Amino acid sequence: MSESEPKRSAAVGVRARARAELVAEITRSARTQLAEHGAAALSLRAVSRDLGMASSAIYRYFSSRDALLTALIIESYDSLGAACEAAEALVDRGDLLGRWRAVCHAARGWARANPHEYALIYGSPVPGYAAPDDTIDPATRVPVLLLALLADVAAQREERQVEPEPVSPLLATQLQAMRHVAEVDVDDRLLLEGVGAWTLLFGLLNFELFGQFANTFDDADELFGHQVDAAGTRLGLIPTD
Amino acid sequence: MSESEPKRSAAVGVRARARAELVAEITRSARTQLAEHGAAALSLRAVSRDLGMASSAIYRYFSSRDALLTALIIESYDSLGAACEAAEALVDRGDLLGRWRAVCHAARGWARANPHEYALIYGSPVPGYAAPDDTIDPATRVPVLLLALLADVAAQREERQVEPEPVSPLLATQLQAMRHVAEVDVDDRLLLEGVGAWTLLFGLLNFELFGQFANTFDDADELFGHQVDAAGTRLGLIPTD
DNA sequence: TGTACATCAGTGAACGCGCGTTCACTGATGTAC
DNA sequence: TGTACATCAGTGAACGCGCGTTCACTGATGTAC
Repeated sequence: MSESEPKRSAAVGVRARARAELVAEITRSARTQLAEHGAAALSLRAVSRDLGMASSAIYRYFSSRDALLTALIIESYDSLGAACEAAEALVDRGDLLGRWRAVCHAARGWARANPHEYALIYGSPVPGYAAPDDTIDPATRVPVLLLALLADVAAQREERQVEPEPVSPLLATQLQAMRHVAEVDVDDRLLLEGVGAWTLLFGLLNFELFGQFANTFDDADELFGHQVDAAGTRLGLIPTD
Repeated sequence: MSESEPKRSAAVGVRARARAELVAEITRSARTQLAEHGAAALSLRAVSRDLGMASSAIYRYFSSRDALLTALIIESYDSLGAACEAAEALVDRGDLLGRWRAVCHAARGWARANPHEYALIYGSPVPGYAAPDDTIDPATRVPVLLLALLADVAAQREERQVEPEPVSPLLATQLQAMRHVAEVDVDDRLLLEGVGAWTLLFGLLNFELFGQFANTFDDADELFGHQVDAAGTRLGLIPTD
């Protein structure tokens, strides 16, 4: 091995590692702040206090409050995405209804465990904050998961040779663009049904977490399960016994 | 007529009228602030500045910032409720699908015209704010409208004598409580379908207003119409020609 | 009808708070010869 | 291996801002006799 290479990487490594660790500590502290008081209350000064450093020191790691917020948004999308992916991966590939249920319940479990993170990514936009492009990819993890599931539904349907009814040209174009996100082959009708199921899922989470179900479905477990299964039936997902 | 009555009512009237007018002016100004910068940025000082009065003067009319926020929340629910009721009232009573569509499109129109008000009532909860009971009634206007529609669907179905499948005991109890809100006679299955439609409607609005449809359904008109009609079909709403 | 008193609206100064961000600085760590 | 310089992390004071809320006050409006 060369002499300069290990030396340089070790040397750089010390600083770089310390840097990475501090970035991680800052986001961890910020995540705690977020979880306890919500996105609006997140402040650089509170984070710096928590870490026992000067408030100005944070600027060595994040150029502004918005940059820190962006990091949190990305982390949240990734955390939700990972939870859904992990749950879905445990289910037999052929059990399409089981996979759909797994995604839905994983999403709900994550949202209930991390309500402020959920609000950060699916609630009202933070005033004065515009999400940069870095957030797009993490945000698509759940939709991509559902699209893959949809592709398997489509494959299953293909055997039955049902021709779907055509949709309007504009809608067809938009759906075409959507297909490209996950590179899947799903007909327009099924894709629309999928968008409906996806929207219903997060509509349910919004209502449950933001209080619309208060006084009626205070324990929303069964309601959630029922609506998820009903959406599954609409998608043509059949129970496997 | 008695002598004291008109005198007193006129006398009280001057102050009372001035008071009512100022309360109205404060909420109007606050609504503008809300519409432009969102709920988090709403401040008593900004409102007082806008009205050209001392910041402390606001306290003659609202005991705190939260009290003002509550007034805005109630106004928003009422505004949305009124918009939906007005649109629905224009449709022929027998045209159930038309009534469903009218409510959905009115809700969307209102939400798009008043995004911050929408976020205030259906978005992330305002941190540190707990909605008092006064907000419950206005919040039920849209659900009540939909429940009434559901009751008409149920009446129509009754002719066909279809017995709905039973649901779980807990869900049945919760649905029973829900029925009492609007005093309607709707079977469990239909009510669940109605909750699904209601959730889907606001899920769609959330996604559209809070940016989840960005880059895919930037013009969400057709998607919205399609999903609304699909939900209508599920509810058994048939087009009238 | 006139007077004494009570109620109310609105003022302006002040309190105490926390925020994001900048800046000149010190001392430690890394780099090049 | 040792030295001179460059880079970087972190400090602490400061700037300027806006906020909700309180308080003693002035002057106007209403009430009771």
